[in-house]
Amino acid sequence: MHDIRLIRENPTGFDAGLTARGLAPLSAELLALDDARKGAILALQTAQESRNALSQEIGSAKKARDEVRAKSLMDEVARLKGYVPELEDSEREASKALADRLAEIPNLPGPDVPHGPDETGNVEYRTWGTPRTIADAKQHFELGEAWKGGGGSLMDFEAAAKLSGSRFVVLRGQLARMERALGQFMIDLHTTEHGYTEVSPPLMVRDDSVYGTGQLPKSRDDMFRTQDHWLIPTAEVPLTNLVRETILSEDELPLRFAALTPCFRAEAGAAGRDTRGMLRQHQFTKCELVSIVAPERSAEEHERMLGCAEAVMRKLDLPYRVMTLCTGDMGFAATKTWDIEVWVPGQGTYREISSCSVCGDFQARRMNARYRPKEAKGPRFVHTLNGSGTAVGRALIAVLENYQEADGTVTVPAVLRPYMGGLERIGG
RNA sequence: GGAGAGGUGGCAGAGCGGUUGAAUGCACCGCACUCGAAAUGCGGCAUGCCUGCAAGGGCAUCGGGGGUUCGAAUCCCCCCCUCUCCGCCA
Repeated sequence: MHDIRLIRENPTGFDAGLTARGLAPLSAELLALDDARKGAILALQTAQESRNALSQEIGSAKKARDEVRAKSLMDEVARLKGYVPELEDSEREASKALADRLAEIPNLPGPDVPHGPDETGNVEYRTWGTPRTIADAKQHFELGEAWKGGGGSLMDFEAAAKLSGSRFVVLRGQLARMERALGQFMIDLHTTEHGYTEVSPPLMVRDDSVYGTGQLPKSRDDMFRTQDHWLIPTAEVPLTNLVRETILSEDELPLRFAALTPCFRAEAGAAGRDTRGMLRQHQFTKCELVSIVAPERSAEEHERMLGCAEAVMRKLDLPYRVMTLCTGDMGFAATKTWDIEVWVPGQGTYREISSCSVCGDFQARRMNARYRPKEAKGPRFVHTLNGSGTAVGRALIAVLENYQEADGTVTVPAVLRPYMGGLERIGG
């Protein structure tokens, strides 16, 4: 959510930010809405002021037993009140019009974000590791579907389709275990070595929460809905909303939360994309990181968070590159985003496995999440950051494809073996 | 799901429908006393918005939303949440 006062102070800067995102300038429209709102407020408050004053006089008149005067005052107020409801309505409408419009405008890109129309404009930030040369590299589903056990393939899309339709998968046996091992490994790493507090949050949340992080109102169609809850599209939602409507003290910051949860996405706009395999699913597991920090610390926290996510890749010894997302490819709430893309030999390309974003005070405004600075007059908005550390389903893909052997088996990465009872190889 | 109790400022906790944005206590911040501290005394201390160059003025907010009334923290309705008991149940 943007601060209309900042837009008023610097409308051209605001419009420039929107343009960078590929959007039309909006400051003129927003300021007009704000003017209308202010006018409505002024009219309403003026009427309320006289109403209140008269009402008070009625009180003293009654106290003085001056019924005649009280009666005449009451008549006067009655006349005045005739048009107060209209003024209330127009104030409400004017305020809502502005708020609704603001609610669907994305965050502005930070100053150091490269400009570009879409993912082709992303800029490599750094790379790590060297992609292995694997002759006739297979894709993860070719490997997984070939392995049998427990009444079907260890990676079974047919069974999943029977149960739930497309974009679901059933994992069996060693693959199910490896998925669990990956998740355990990640959450343990972040909580024991990176200072994150493990959180087990609700997976179903209310409108307010999903509005707070910015999925509502624009991305309704990307989420699944139960009777009166949303299934979380990412644990960013519950973790970040933990501080909604709160005023933290400065020495509570930074707050760092990590959660290993399923995520649910409708993938409404992705029909036909990545339909093969388990790259893009309606349900997947992800280890999410969220930081709540003081504004002046958010840039360094962003670097730190990226490093925490990278540590997962390094310990798994998976080659990756970090991309700085350009203005046209960033998510709604982000002011700057780094994606980690892992090398996927079966496809011979890099695929996103993590996304680390700073949101500035954009989400904090929506959530009304503040802190009280030590040397301060009033509370200020916190800054929020979120990052995947990392997507477990995609990590499984990466492990399978990077660790595949010529005989169709897969070596278990050393860091996962303790989580898999010492198992060194699967699929054999 | 059923019955009951309740949601007031950072916390605790008052509040006959009339000048209550809200007593009181604690916490916090100034000042005084003190060599210093404690104790004590005095003063200050909610948020958002509108308006104004400013000083200031105004509006709203006592879980949220409606309503009654000239006037609502106080009365009525709906919703949310918490607690207790019952039922059901991992």
